Amino acid sequence: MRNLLKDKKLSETPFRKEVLEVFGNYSNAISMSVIEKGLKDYNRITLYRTIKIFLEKGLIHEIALSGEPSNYALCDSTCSSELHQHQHVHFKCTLCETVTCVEVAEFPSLHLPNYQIEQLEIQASGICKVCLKKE
Amino acid sequence: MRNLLKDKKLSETPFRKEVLEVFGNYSNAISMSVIEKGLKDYNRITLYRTIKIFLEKGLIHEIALSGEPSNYALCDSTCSSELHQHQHVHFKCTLCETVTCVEVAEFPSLHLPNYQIEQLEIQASGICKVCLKKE
DNA sequence: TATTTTATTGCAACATTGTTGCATTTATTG
DNA sequence: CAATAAATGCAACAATGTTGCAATAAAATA
Ligand SMILES: [Mn+2]
Ligand SMILES: [Mn+2]
Ligand SMILES: [Zn+2]
Ligand SMILES: [Zn+2]
Repeated sequence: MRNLLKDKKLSETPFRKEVLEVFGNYSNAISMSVIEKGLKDYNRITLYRTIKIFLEKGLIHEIALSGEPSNYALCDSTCSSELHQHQHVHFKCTLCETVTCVEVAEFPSLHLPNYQIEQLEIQASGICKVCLKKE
Repeated sequence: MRNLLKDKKLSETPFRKEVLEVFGNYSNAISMSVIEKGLKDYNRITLYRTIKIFLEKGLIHEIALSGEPSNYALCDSTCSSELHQHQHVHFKCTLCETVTCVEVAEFPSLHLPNYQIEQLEIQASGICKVCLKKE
């Protein structure tokens, strides 16, 4: 297993490791409140600063949602301070409410006349594979 | 010109009209702070409630952005309390920072194995047509 | 149009979320 | 292990969002 903190040149502190563990406990993206519940004990300010620096250094990425708090998920190794490059779709299930990063065979492309597109972000919603099976 | 308030069965108040006027003054999506600057005088709480009910009734839609406040834009007439249905792309310019709703000839489609997609939301970023011309 | 009914507004008070300066503690470097 | 650099926790604050309730304004009714 990769050492995310060392890779991104961040000091290894017990708290940062614990936050990363929380992310590791989920296969989906998680909100701030889920992170908080997953921590034994925490200082609110330190947590904010931790999330902020994880975002900046490309350890995690933010998934902004309309009408509700953002979710966060681990990036893959290609992300850095310079560029978050994701070729995956963010899927929000309308039943179980989970947000998942879904890898996709061929990422859609788009051409807009008169616009120069540098990045595409796709958010899909509907029913996730877990909920589909339950039906 | 359509009467948005009556159409969506909302009381016509001077304040709501003024907020709609602010939206009308822009061809792009705007943030809460831009709305506030566009109003002569306003009560913070009333403004929140106004935005909230405009969202609920489908007069406006929210564009959630990572790391910065949401933007809002007028919906087209097809939107209602039940369903916001947009076949457009949200474009954020990395130069002028504006967020625009861009109509697109053919909206991309996506298939995810094991997922049932009900809605797609696409956010593109890059250089907008205004900034491209200036270069 | 006058009256009744219903909805909106503004105030006060509060809750949540996010930020900053600074001293203390901890991790990293050599 | 000592020196240095970085992270943490506290206090204080700022910004954002919410709720109950009385006053006011809009809509519906007669
Ligand atoms: Mn993702
Ligand atoms: Mn739009
Ligand atoms: Zn689900
Ligand atoms: Zn631009």
